[in-house]
Amino acid sequence: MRALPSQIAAKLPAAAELFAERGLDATKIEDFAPATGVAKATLYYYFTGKEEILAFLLQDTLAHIADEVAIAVQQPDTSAAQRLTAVIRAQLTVMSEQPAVCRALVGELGRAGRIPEIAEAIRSAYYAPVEALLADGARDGSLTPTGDPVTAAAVLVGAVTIIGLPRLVAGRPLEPSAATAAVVAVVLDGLRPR
Amino acid sequence: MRALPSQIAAKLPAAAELFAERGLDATKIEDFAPATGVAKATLYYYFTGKEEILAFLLQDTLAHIADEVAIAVQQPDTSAAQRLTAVIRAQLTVMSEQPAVCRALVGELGRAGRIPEIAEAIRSAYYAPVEALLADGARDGSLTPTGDPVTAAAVLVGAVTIIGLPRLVAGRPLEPSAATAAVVAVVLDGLRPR
Amino acid sequence: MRALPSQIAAKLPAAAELFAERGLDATKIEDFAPATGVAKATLYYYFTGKEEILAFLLQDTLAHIADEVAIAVQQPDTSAAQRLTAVIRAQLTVMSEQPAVCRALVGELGRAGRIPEIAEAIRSAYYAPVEALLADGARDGSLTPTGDPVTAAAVLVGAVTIIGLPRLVAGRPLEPSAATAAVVAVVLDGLRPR
Amino acid sequence: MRALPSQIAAKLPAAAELFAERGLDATKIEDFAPATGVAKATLYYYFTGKEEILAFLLQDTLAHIADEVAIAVQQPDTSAAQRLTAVIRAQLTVMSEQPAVCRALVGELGRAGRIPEIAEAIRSAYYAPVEALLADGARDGSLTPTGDPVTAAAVLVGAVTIIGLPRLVAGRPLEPSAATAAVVAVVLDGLRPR
DNA sequence: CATGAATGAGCTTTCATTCAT
DNA sequence: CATGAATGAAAGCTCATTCAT
Repeated sequence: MRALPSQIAAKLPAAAELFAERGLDATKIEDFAPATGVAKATLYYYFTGKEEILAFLLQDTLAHIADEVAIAVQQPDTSAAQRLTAVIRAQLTVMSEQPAVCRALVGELGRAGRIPEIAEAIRSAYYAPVEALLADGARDGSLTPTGDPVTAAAVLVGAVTIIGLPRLVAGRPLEPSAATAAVVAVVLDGLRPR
Repeated sequence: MRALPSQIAAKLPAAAELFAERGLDATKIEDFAPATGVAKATLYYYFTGKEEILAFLLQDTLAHIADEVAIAVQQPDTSAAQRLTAVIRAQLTVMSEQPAVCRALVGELGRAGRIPEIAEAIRSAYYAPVEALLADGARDGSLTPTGDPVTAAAVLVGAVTIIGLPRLVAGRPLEPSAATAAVVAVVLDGLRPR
Repeated sequence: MRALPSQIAAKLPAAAELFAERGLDATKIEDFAPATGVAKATLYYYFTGKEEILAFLLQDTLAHIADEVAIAVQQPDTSAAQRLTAVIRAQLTVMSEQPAVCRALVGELGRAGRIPEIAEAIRSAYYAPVEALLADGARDGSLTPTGDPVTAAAVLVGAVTIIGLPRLVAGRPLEPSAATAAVVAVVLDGLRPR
Repeated sequence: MRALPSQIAAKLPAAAELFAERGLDATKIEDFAPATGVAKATLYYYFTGKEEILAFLLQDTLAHIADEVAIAVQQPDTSAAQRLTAVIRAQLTVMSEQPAVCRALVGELGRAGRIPEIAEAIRSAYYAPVEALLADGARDGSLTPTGDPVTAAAVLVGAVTIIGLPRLVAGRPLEPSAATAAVVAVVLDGLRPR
């Protein structure tokens, strides 16, 4: 993949809608030209193929999520529980800003998992920070120690990603604050009355 | 779709592995013949195309999950919280029994959502029973009332489905009891210490 | 081709409509079952394939035309010119009775010409009797001798067959008497005023 | 259909021979590549499918006929009868120059009639000018008025087209002057002695 | 650097055809 | 004799990809 001029990079997110709507394989590169205003052969000049374009879009958004999450994690003088809430909010906020890319991500989870770079980016944006916070929380007492932190992290990631999906699919805008509250209500406080 | 003779239906799950491994589009119908022992043209005699085969497999397993979940929901003399645990266990148990189909399901979530029958089957197997139980729990006091039961249900569904994924992908057998315990620990008790 | 039971033979003309409408190649043998009430495999029991069914239908109608034409030719004590008129009437009469088969015939002229039996039947029903009458007419003085009777016969055949076509296609019933009059007016009397 | 580069258009008539010999359906697009020197996929780049290629060839030749016919019709200071002869000669002349296309046209009359553009082109090249001349002739007295000019025109068209066929099929070159004389002898002077 | 034109490679799909019952 | 079920074989068509300009 060649260095991508910013004016082309800026046009690509328009293609995310196509991926999200039809899936990668049902989207012909030929459809990109009209959708993005970049000629088919030009895309081939910069990318190896369709999958690399999807990877670029996903990686872009996943990196963005990872960045926001990193900021949330670094809040000083806060409990792990508070930072976990901030992390979830950060994830849901970026997802609400990039609905098409996120629908594409969830819709192509299988393929995404088969692309090492994307799999790694998913870890960095979702699994790793949560796992780290669960450990922190156990240490500072703000979170219950879990026997299996990997699984617990997966529970949270699943909650966050799937939450995004139906709303995004429905076309209803994902409202980050409300969604964060709903997720936190379940995973932090639990459904069993205290 | 013609009525499917059982001896052919019985051979199809062998194809689930292909779907799970490579994704639907990367799986050539031509690969089905060797994998299932059913001639390519015979598959076309019974199905409209690849996607209908995937749909058949998913629907089969989703119906199975829905059945087991229905049984779990009907346990008499139990609190909604207990039944919710039973539902999660039922879901994870069937998923552990049909790993390939479930990987295919999650890997092709986008496409699955675009097939109305499958979308409906997902609702029946996952969303609907959980939503009903959340309402029951609010009534019998065994579960905290949530402002947004739809979202809360999505959190649980996400937790359950994503939990299944990495383990299944990893090839490590999903152990239903342990997984159920891990999910329940988070969603019922919450991560915040009581 | 096996001896064809009459109750099956009677059902076949229903297929002529299909051939006429779509052409032979665009007509799937599978479409015959619903259209004729004869099962696909049963057709294969009696015929070698699609083309043989078309050939059977064409030959049936062409033989019928040839028969009627033979009767017209044999009228005693009439001039060749009169018999020529009778021949044209006979051809157009049968064509008006079997519109679908005739549309199929004209529509598949290319293929029909490539099937020796049909090519021969076309000669017997159309070319041969006209050529013979032209010779007779030159002899009895009722028709102008032509330098090239083969071509003259072709002119007549073309006139008769193409006349049938647009009317049949149009769905308007071909009225044999009027059509005969129109053809005769041209080919016997000529368009140049006498 | 994309604008067709002339160097490709020039190669297509080579395919007419295939159509004429075997018929459209029996001609595999795969056979075009060797026959025309244009790659299969390139044909699909410019055409929707086989039928559109046939349509292009037919339309090309039909337009040519229509042009020549238009010239024949415009001869000043001539009777309608003379111009009718010129029209017939023009039609037969072009047919003799494009034998393969014409055999394909007659062989695929059914299909041609089902393609609106071709049906219209046939009208322009054959029916319309003849109908107009018949009316002119009735006016200037050079042709007998006919009760049904549409049918009379069909008689002429049938005569001209079918005349071309057996000779072209036979491979014997169609000699336009002789053929014109034969047709004119019948349709203008009539077979009945004057 | 950008792209319209051209094409190789291959998959889906279709159907004619067979055969066990 | 009649036929529903099953399939081999083939071809249309698509699309990702390349390259000359």
